[in-house]
Order: sequence, then structure tokens, then C-alpha cells
Amino acid sequence: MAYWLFKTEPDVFSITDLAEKNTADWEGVRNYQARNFLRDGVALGDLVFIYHSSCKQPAIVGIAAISKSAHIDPSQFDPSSEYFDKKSSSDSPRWLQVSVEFVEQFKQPITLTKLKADLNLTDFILTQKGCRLSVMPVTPEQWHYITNMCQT
DNA sequence: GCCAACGTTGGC
DNA sequence: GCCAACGTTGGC
Repeated sequence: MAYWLFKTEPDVFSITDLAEKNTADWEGVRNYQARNFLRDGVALGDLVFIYHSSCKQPAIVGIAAISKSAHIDPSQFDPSSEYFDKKSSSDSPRWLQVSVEFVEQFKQPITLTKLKADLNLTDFILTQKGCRLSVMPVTPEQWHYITNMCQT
């Protein structure tokens, strides 16, 4: 089993939305490196940190589990979707999505400030300068360290 | 709203 | 294949 971190803008889709729906298709990944992680790495049963970005308090806010591995993201073919990609064809679709299932919402989000300040997380991809990846791997060591942070 | 740090596009 | 121009991300 592997560990991941997915970014989302809470104004668009938040951990609360996921908690209410219980499952969701993680649509709209439009970056090749992120897509390749979805395609080649993310597997059924993997665990995912949900991270809120572009908001007042950027933070890891909870955990989800992969409930379906990579499959075609239909929003790329929907002209009314903000994720529509006119250059993608049904013959060779460009973009993939996975499905996620709600696991838990942290009572206290682990803020970006806290993550950046932690000397044990200097290799954490999220906090590296200029990181714009929306899907990234998390090492088991980082996963366990961070999940322990929210119990204190 | 600003802007640094990217990623993508397309002409050549 | 290079690279300038452009678009996007995301913290601040």
C-alpha cells in the first residue's frame, strides 16, 4: 500500500464536501506529472492526505482512501465543464481520475506553516520551493510522522 | 491582488 | 529540439 497527498481548493471541493458525499470522483487533474502518478502509482486501498490550497489557511485537513484506481475522467469531454479539454479525443483520452472514499477529517488541520517549520519534514514534496504538483507521493515515514502530529 | 515559479504552446 | 511568450498555481 502507498501513501499520497491530493490538493484541492476548498471553495471548489472541500473535505467537508467529501464527508457529506462519502465518495467522489477526483476529477480535473490537468497536469501530466500528476496524471502519471494517478496512472502508474495510485492503487485501490491507498491512503491519501487531503490538502486545502489557495485558501485562508492552507493545511492537511483529513484522510481519504482510494476506492477506484485510475480511469477516464469524463469531464475532459464535457464542453460545459471547466475541465473541458478540446484537444483530448475519446480515441486516446488524456486525463484520468481516481475515486476516493472519506476516511476522516482532522479536528485540528495540520497547517502549512506547521509543516514548513518542522525539521523532520524537510524532504516533504509539498513544502519544497515552487511545488505546484496536485498529486504527490508521501513516504510511509512522513505519513506516520504527520498522522502522529494531529494526535497531539 | 501581486508575483515567483513553474508548465505548456507553438513558431522556427 | 530550442526557447520566447503565455497561462497557471498557490502562498502571501
